[in-house]
Amino acid sequence: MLNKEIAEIFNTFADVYEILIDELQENDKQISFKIRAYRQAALTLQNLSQDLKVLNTKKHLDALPGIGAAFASKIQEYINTGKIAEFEQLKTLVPPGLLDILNIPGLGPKKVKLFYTQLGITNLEQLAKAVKEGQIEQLPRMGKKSADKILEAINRFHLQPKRFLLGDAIPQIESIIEDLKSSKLIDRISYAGSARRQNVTVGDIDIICSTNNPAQVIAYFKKQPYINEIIAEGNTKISVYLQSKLQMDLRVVAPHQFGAALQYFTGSKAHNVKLRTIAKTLGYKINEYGIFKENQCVGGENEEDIYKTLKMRTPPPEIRENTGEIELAQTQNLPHLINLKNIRGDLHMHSTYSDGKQSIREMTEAAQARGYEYIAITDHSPSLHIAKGVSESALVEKKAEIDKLNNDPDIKIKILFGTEVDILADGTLDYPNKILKTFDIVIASIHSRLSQDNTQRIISAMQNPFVHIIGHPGTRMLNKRDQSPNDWSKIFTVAAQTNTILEINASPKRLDLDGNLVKEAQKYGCTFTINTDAHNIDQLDFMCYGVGQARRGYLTKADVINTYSLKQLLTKLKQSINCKA
DNA sequence: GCCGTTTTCGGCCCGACTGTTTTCAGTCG
Ligand SMILES: Nc1nc2c(ncn2[C@H]2C[C@H](O)[C@@H](COP(=O)(O)OP(=O)(O)OP(=O)(O)O)O2)c(=O)[nH]1
Ligand SMILES: [Mg+2]
Ligand SMILES: [Mg+2]
Ligand SMILES: [Zn+2]
Repeated sequence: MLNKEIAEIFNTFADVYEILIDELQENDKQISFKIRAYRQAALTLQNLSQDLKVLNTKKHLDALPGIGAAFASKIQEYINTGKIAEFEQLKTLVPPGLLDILNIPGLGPKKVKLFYTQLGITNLEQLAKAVKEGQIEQLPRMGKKSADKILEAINRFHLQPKRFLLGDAIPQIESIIEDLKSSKLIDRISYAGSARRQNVTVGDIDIICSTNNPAQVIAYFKKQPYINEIIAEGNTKISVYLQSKLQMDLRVVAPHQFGAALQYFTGSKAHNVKLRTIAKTLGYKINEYGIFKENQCVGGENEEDIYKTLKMRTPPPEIRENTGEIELAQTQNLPHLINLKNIRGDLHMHSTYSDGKQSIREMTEAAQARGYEYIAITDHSPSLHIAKGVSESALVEKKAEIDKLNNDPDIKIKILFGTEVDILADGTLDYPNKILKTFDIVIASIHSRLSQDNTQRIISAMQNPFVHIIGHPGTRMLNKRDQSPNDWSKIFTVAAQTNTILEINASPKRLDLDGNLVKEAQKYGCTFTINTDAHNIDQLDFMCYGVGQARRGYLTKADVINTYSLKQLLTKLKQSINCKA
């Protein structure tokens, strides 16, 4: 978590500088670019999958985007001494509570500073009190409306989570898009923002549409029952809170602008800034309405227009994070990413033999209906009592049932006899090897001691001669529990050496490994499988989220074993075992 | 503070909406 700590410090540097901007010696323009540099560096560190500890040299750090000599030495100072002297100094210049106030939507550095210098307000409680007592509305450029909004924003801030799971947002996005289409006012419509990029969590829902009647579209949208409250409304966009508590932005443009608007609204912000900067050096201007040369629009109906004009290929949305994709697009070196249609089977799911809700036959028929060629039924092992792990004797019965189904003429797909065997505290497995070798496929997963460094347990499991796959390697639960502080470089090294396949667990609560770690693991030569870990038939549809993470990790279908034919898959699994024997 | 078909200083994306203003600062996308 070192990376996150330092990222947080850099963000705080930026916040404090922004509050103090008028007091500083440097001129405003210069300092505001410096602030941007701190934020950019923080973003780089946040998304970095390698631990900074292993990058603790000037050379490595300097190579990171947005990190130069000055930031590198600050990072090293923190790694080596546990703090940054300049930061300790800076922190004393503003009361820490001011930074909490900055987190309230609608309040920025200027307002925070105003409340502090005029009324001595240093934390959220004092701010709420000042609003209620009518002091805030007396301040310059403030009024009753602004003051009341602050109180509402504070209440909302305390009540709801900051980010939502992608898997909770996508179904809502799809139903809203269907509703808007049904209005017959829409030309084209798409989701955008972090959801289109398949971020594991989203801060809000972003939808873009084109129409010849923007006013009618906005009027239609705002009176729909799923809307709770309107935050802002204009001629081209409307921001609302949904009944589900999520915030949503709808952007509306003319049909010939749809592509440019989609490009803008998909982001990421860092990607947009980089792209617009490149455009500028080439004599173009990009905004959400098009790409322009000398004020003449030269494209914008389709997203590709923007990139093509700059002599680039169009990068898939999932990798638009300004982490190298623009350079690949410029040199025509974008990878051909895996997609959902490439998936031929699902290798991790549960049945009523353990904690699944449906029988093996039901799971199989559902998988067959989804067009798969094979599945693996991978129930838990005995030590996981709460998940009703399968005893050794029940395994015989389970095997017989699978054999029978595989001979059933109605079942056209191959069912693999599998297990998700628990990795115990000491790194040994919950079935003895003589049992493990009877399975067609063995996933080993950790389900205990989740907050500790589990590198050694995972490595021990990978070295077991019967383990094919490591399931949900980070064991995180999004918004609930961080992933274990593992040494990923060690894990990926051993995974590549032992031919152990790493799972991208597609459950929207996990998404583990996620795109960032996948991208890193790929550099070590690792192979992957994308599995839903379904506990009922509906959850088989989680596959799309796993594919999203694989795409964020730059994977092609060759990197993912459940894009293989059954024959290729079985060969691959055998290789994985032979390598360790 | 970072960065470079500008190799080392001078740039650093571009626009919408609100509230309070009488011309725009502040915040957010
Ligand atoms: N050019 C430009 N585009 C921006 C800027 N801020 C946001 N955007 C674009 C790119 C974003 O992906 C898109 C939607 O903005 P959001 O604030 O909703 O961000 P995003 O969806 O990426 O992440 P989120 O999960 O909502 O926090 O708008 C900006 O400062 N400049
Ligand atoms: Mg968003
Ligand atoms: Mg948004
Ligand atoms: Zn499972």
